[in-house]
Amino acid sequence: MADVAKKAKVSKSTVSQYINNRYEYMSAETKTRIEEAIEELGYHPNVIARSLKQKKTSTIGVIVANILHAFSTQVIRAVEDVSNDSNVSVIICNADDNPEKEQKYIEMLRAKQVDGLILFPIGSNFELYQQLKEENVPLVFVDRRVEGIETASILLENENASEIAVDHFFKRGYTRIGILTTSIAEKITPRVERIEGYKKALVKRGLPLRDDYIASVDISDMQDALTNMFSQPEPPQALLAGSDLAFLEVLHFVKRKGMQIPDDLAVISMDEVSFSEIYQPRLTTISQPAYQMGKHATEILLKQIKTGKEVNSDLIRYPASLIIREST
Amino acid sequence: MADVAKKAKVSKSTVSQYINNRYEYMSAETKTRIEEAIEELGYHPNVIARSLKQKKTSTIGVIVANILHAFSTQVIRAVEDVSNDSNVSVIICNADDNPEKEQKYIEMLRAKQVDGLILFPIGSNFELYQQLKEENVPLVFVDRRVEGIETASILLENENASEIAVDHFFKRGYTRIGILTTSIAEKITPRVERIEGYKKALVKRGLPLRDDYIASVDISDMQDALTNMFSQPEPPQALLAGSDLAFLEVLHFVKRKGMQIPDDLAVISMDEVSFSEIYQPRLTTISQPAYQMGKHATEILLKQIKTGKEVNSDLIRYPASLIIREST
DNA sequence: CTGAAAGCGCTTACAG
DNA sequence: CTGAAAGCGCTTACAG
Repeated sequence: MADVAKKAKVSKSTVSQYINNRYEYMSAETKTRIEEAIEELGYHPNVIARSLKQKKTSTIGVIVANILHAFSTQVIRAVEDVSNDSNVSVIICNADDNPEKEQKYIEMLRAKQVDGLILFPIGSNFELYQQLKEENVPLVFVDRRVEGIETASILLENENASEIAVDHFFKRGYTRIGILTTSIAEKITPRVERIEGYKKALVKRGLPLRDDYIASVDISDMQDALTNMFSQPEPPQALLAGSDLAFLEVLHFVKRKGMQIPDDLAVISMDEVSFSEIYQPRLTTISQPAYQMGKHATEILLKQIKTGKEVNSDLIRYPASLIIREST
Repeated sequence: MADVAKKAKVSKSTVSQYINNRYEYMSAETKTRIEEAIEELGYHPNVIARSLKQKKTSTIGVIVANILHAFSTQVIRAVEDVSNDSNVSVIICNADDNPEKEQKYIEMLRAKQVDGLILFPIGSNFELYQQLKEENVPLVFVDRRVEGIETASILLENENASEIAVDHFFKRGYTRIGILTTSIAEKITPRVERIEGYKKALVKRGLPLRDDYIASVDISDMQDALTNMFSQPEPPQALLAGSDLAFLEVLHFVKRKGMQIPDDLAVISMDEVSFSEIYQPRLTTISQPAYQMGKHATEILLKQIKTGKEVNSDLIRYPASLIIREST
């Protein structure tokens, strides 16, 4: 910058004005001189230096709980799209369902002075989340919320999503309905709520609640859990998979056992999957507006950053929608 | 930092030494005093300021051509994993197959002073790539290479991958073999090479080369292209899909037409897909060591950054492997 | 073993 | 309309 200033025979201040498009008080002549100097020198401003002075980096961080879920990927795409429209860049981190990783990333991102954070909270770093709020770090939660942390949170209408699925099964005449989710040991919001919604829907329909129709285990234990569930005298006739990953396990199981969908077992996937239209039979799914949710989260965050104050600490829920195909 | 120094009754220099774990010349007492001061003040170092001084950011950028490909996602995961092990963070950008976006991202990343770049080059920004090399920006290409730019490039053995597929089809008795890829108008390396390999393999096997068995079009035109290809009197008996996205289109087409795999059409996907084991029939695929490739790319880049010199400007090729299932 | 001082590359009142 | 100066929060020789 000093070189440009010298070459254009102006001060650094003036070059700075030029860089930042504040031409109001600049003669046309100096403007072109600076322009030329920049061109000749191949000068590119150093935004790091600017960040230091301005105390903002035009960068936000997003930490997803587990990038293997299609939901995460779609949210990430939305975050990137709307961020780029505002010329802010995004650093993406994958906490891998690991609280220590989450903590490390939060600290790293803060050290990098990101302007704000989008988090799929693992849930175990309560003090850390609290500290973030205390220090007024712009923050929005996605997919999960944390009891006791008041911050904008964007979630699916999980209970209703399960209810839609159960209702659909019920309408088709299935009464023995099961559900499979990943482990709820950590009280991960969507899993807990989806099971809750499933239970409520059964009760509402006057169907019995059977513990042996509910499995919440790690992916690696799902084949065993399904084997157990289906070796009962009266196994489920219909099964709701709580996520795309769980659904893949269900399809694996069905394949292994040579079961026919929907005759031997009707299935619904919570989360759209790439192959829902090409599978035989075509797969009924509960679709989440993941892109929308990511977009909304980013808009809230950016507004929060801009205005410097909490925009909305409410819980925002997005509705799920049933896409009826042939697996039910 | 100044506050910490004051509180601990030392100078900023000493605090800085402490932060950077240079305890050699530090009395145990000052050390604990600083420790306490940091604790009480809740101090976190500002890495932006450090970056400015040190002229390195411990951040690398990766720009994928199109994040929708499973290959991109896997490479990204690898880049993140090995970067994190070295405490460098990564900024991910999706060029969306758009040269202007690619250019914008390259400039943004450079303005942010990233220490190095991993690129899936779109190919149209030749001068920009050249400039990167001239200015000694650590750079590695993945998936694609650019004629005339000498930089470490990690690619699949694309020609061989096609040959493996064609050979497998041939061994199974198919002689009318087609290939479907996304558009090669831009001379994207893997697509061009995969078609090239396909052609060579046919010739090697003494099979005729038929233009009407080759389609390279945008995803949105694939259904039409397939309709054309299969409305010939002698349509292909076997089809190689050049990517996961193209493969999904093939399966859609097959489904629409009520064709049976492999009886009406044998298929192989270049790229593993999540549903290859659960589809009926199970799907034969050509698997790419995407994670390995991403890992290797990152290792080269980090070494280049560390040593400050080109580690290896060779073209590195990774072998593909055929996973035989039931679709052929 | 520790501190004073310069400097990284910018921006921003302020003076003129 | 433009420039001199201070300062953002660090690191790094260097002196003592």
